[in-house]
Amino acid sequence: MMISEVAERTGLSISTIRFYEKSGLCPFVQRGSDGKRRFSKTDADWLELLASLRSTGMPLVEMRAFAELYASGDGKVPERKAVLLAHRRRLEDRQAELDRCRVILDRKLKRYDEIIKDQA
Amino acid sequence: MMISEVAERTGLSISTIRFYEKSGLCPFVQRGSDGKRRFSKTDADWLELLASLRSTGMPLVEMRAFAELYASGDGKVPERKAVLLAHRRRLEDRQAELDRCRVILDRKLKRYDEIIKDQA
DNA sequence: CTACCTACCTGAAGCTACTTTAGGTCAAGC
DNA sequence: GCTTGACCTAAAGTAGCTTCAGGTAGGTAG
Repeated sequence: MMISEVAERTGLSISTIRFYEKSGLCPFVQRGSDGKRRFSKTDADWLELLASLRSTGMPLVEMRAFAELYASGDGKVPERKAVLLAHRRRLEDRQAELDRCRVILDRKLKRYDEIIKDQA
Repeated sequence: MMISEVAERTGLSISTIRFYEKSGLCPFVQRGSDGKRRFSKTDADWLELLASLRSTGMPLVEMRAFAELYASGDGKVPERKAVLLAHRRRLEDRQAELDRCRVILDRKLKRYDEIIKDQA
């Protein structure tokens, strides 16, 4: 699979994928004899997982630690589990923030509507 | 109100509040004769709203546009409403992303548990 | 009275996570 | 053979902060 296809499937930009490779988040991607990256299905799935973690707030440094655990195989599965559990707690926090913001927005919007009505 | 109190109430850091002022997100904050910032209740509320918008993904450039509308008074309430409505749509997107990630995490975690069980 | 502590101030440099730009390779199509 | 398009690299630029270095003003302990 070429880089543009992976970009499409993961939602990451091509530059971001290259940047991730350089940052050690997917150092295992092979190259063809033409020097271009060839992504396996597994590579693409891994990047899809990274994209999901990233877009919900995992910092790169944590993703890199996770990538290193991933690279050292199934022996590190308990550690990998811990990373994902920690991230799930982060999801809860983000969820709460979204909810709080929604309440604030709805209150504000209601007040705006009253002002608009009064102006009319 | 001094800056540290506003920081505590909004969850923004002191540096971020200063940075926001410099960026034109709250250019109306008064100074005492000692040169220090004095925040009114209104200022603090405004910053709390900004904090909420920011933490849920509104970019600074959009917040600045919103601040300018805010500064020009109730005439701009319809435009302000539009900004908040657009942001509420963004909340939906973020929500969906969180949900998607949660599904992926739970699936992964289940698989990890199986691997751990098999290893034991 | 002076020495120190704390809370504020500024401007500038540093950091994270990308994005954009400039310049280059190579195969395919006209 | 010349252009177009997809890839490549290294380097510079950007967003949104944070940290640092250096400075002022008030309060208090010796």
